[in-house]
Amino acid sequence: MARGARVSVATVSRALRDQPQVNERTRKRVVTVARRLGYVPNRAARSLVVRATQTLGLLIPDATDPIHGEIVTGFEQEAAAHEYTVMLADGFDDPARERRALEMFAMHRPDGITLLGSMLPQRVTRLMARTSPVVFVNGEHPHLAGYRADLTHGCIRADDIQGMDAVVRHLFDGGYRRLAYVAGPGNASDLTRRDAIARALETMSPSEPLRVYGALPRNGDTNGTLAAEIAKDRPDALICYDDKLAFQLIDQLRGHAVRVPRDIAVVGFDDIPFARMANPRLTTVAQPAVELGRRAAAMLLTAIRTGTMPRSIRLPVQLVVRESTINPAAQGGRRSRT
Amino acid sequence: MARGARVSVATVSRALRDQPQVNERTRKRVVTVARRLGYVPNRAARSLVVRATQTLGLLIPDATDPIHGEIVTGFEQEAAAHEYTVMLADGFDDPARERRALEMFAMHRPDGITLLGSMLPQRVTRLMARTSPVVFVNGEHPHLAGYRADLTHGCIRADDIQGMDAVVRHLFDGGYRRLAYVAGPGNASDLTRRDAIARALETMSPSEPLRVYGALPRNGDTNGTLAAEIAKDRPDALICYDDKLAFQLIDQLRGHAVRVPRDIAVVGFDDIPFARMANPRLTTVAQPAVELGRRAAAMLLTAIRTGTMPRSIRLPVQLVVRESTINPAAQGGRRSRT
DNA sequence: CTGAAAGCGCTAACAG
DNA sequence: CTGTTAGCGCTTTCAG
Repeated sequence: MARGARVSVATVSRALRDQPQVNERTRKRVVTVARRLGYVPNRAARSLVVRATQTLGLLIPDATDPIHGEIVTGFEQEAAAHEYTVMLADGFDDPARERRALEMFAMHRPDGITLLGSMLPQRVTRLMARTSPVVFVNGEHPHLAGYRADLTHGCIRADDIQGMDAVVRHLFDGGYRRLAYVAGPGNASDLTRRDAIARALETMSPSEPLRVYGALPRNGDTNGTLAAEIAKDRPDALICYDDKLAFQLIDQLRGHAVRVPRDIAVVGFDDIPFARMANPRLTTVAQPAVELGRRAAAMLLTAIRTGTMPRSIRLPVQLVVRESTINPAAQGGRRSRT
Repeated sequence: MARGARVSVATVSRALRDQPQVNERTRKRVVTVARRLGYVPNRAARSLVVRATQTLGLLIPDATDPIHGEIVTGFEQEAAAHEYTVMLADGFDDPARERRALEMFAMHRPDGITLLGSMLPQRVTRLMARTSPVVFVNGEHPHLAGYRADLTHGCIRADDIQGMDAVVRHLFDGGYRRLAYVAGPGNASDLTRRDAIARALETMSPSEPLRVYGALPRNGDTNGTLAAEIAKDRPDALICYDDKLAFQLIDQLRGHAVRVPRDIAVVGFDDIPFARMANPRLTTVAQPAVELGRRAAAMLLTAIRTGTMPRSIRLPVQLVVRESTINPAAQGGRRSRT
């Protein structure tokens, strides 16, 4: 009880947490002394008795991706606003590492966990988390393609299908007919996007079947052969799994003297910050990334508070039209060169 | 002692930590039972007695910046490799929020803290961290410009000066003479880079004084007037505070019909992933970002292990020459059009 | 309104 | 090799 102000530890504890039942004068004194001594309460000790750590775990697949950075930002912001600290782990797109990270989390007993773009099956994850509520953001286990297997509670995702509908419509309006999809890593988003495009295409007419290029080696760069193939085939428009892939391709196509958008239109996904400064500026589907993160934390917080996990939600995305799908040589449509 | 294998808690504790002094058979039994029961030790309880949380705090200025993402990656990787969990906080480039984040950290008693690009004065920070060792990565308090005030221990930074020397030399070799610097947010890196360029320029001849444009509104985007000014002045080459700024400028200069590199050369700083896929691909100074993060964690870890903080270090950077400083119209130099 | 005491889950010291 | 005991720093009854 070196906590010096000639009062008991109990009183100190109460005073520092502004409990009403403590005399204003003693409270003042306690606070003063605490500050003078530089006293900082120990959360670990507290957590032991209140059975809550004021901590949220966040598992991300790759800190390097700017879109993940935005999600982290939103998550951290919401957590911090409610006095929660976030524990971060990087799974490096590797299920084994994700598992290990969850195990480390488990020892620290976070009050909630969110998995971003995880490849792990959701039910397994929930079991591993034992007691902590879990929220999944853009779950990427392949079985989740088409959203069909997303749990009814505790899942948040951007509406890929809606996004792709908008993309296909936009391209059709621009006169593009022979569309191609450049596949990503074969995860849920990738499959969902591909299928959404194909389906949207079927509803349009005249329609040509979707050509699919891919698949991207896991987290690796495309090798040049893909660009070469595309340069030869010359579809009208390329819809890429994400912005990063789109930029890689545009860059490589430059090497084949294929110009965007003059020779071929390109669409990305995510709307990373560079999309609007690139040359050409990239048409893409904007995910509400920060919001995704914020909502994840918020969902966890209400699960903690109320004891029940809120229902899953799907956040709308937005098509952002920029230069990469607007052929300057053709007013109102690619084919209208007459 | 519901920890069920008819042994005492002490034995369980020892068995689970592979202490030698425990019988192999009982250890096996304990492990089996533990797994069957899904028992996971509580780190908070442990930390209370061993006075160590197995946790490292990381404060970053902005999770959105890809370069910070890489540093986070390195840091997390090194920490995880040593069974440490990282607590992440985002300061949003705001000293007040950084302070609050440090206070939150303090309650969780991380075994070490690193501050990335923080604007806080180092000594103040060390005081706030009380007991935890602190490592600064690329400290950005303006007084740190020119590295002069970096503490002798516990600081890591990329060698901005060396980088700018290389940039100036490269530009001179390419025939560029009228150089300009586009300033950043007025932090230590910004001032250091600006001064390094000016100084390097003085050693070259024939030299013209460095023109400085700026200053970037804190964390905001450049407004168009800057690009207009540059378009009018037409320096030979633009050295930008960082890649992001460089891309913004290139984009805006496009609006003024100023082409890079034909009309003006542009250099960035950081070598974000996008730099090598942009059009034009950007000449820039590559920071060893992942390594910076790894070293920060490593430094913390040895400080924890040995009880003394290692000496400060400066990591070399590397000039990466790409299209944005190579004028295709002029072999070997901008002015050699004869 | 305040203090004394018990106990959160674990480890360390000390016996056996 | 294993059990008993005390105690890490806090919160929470329960008495005063």
